[in-house]
Amino acid sequence: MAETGVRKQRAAQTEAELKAAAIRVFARVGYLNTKITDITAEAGRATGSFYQHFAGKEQLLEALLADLLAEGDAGALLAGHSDDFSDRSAIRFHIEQYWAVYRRHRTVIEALRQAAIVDPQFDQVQQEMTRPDIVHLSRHMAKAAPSGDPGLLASIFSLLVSTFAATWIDKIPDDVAIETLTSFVYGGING
Amino acid sequence: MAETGVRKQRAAQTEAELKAAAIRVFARVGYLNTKITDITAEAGRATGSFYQHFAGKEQLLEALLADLLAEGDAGALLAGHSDDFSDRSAIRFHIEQYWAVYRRHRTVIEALRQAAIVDPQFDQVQQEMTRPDIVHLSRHMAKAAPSGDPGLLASIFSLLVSTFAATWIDKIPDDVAIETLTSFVYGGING
DNA sequence: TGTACATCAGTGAACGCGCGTTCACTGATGTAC
DNA sequence: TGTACATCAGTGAACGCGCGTTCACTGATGTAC
Repeated sequence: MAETGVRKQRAAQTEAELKAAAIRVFARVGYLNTKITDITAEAGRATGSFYQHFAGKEQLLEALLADLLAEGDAGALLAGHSDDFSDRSAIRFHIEQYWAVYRRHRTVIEALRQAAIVDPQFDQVQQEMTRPDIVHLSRHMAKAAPSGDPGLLASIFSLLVSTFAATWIDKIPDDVAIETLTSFVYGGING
Repeated sequence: MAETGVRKQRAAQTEAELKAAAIRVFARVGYLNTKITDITAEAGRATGSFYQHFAGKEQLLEALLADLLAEGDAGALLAGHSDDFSDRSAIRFHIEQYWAVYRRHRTVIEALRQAAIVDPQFDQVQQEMTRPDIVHLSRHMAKAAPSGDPGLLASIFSLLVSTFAATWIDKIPDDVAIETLTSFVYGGING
């Protein structure tokens, strides 16, 4: 056994570089328009190198999603906070959290969204990643607005915040976005 | 010159059949996953027949969009109605209108959405088709909620209604969807 | 009205491009003794 | 510690599949006279 493990290190290094390059290419042309050779070229590697690390573009995306989940801030959404959506600050808190996650991971989130359009498997993955959030939100809704269907209200919240983020991030200041969303959602829930 | 114009008639017929077949295939597998041969097979025509009518899948989609606009009910969105969004029924009216248009044309609308992801030209088209609506909505917003940015509020309205329709149509009754959306948006605007 | 030729919609096999994937090779690292 | 062999990460040209697009051909419709 090697003292240094130079080989594994080098492999891990290029794998990381391929991932980073992929994210840059995704951001530039979108997941669906990205070719394997775009990624290897961006990373300054040979074409064949890619397949030493990933079986294909799908598995690369899965690896990126695993990284995202490993960071654990998707779970942080659920961290300690007021659980009553008749409380304006509880709503704001959720929106801030989502906004931060989206800002950090938007390229991968958008890549997943694109993959889900074309590939039912990724559609499944996307839904499974969103579900806990929806469940969580539903409970808040049930408290705040017992008249409406909590599931639908949670869906509205989730759809609105994510598409608004996708549309407006980097076009308006974060605090304007968050404040606008908070006001709207607060009003929407608490007629 | 022919009395009957059988040729032109026949050509128009197969063109119409190709369009109809395309919409069915789009609905089944999505625009991006649709191959030319899927369309011709669905229409019961030879492969080469397609190119007698369309230069490619993009031009076919353009033709479908032209048909959609020709029906003119996209413009009907702007037809006579109360123009004040502090009026709940004015909001409901707009949502009903959009819902009806979406129900009628969802396959083509969704096809455009998919095309826009991959092709900047269609992204442009999509934006141009949405813009008048946004402008129109902005004016309503300015009346109802002079404090918020009307453009952002219009964007919220549009994003929310369209993604909600895409997600929930055929899963919940129309009146539940429309009522839920109306309440939420009304509350959102008139804090 | 009839005949000869031109034009056109439709056909489907063949072509060829783009791109994902493979594979024989290289040079470096690891292992055995 | 040194030498001989094995293994591995990386390389990039070559391969081959999928699919868009073409094209020579057919049979029917239109036109000319």
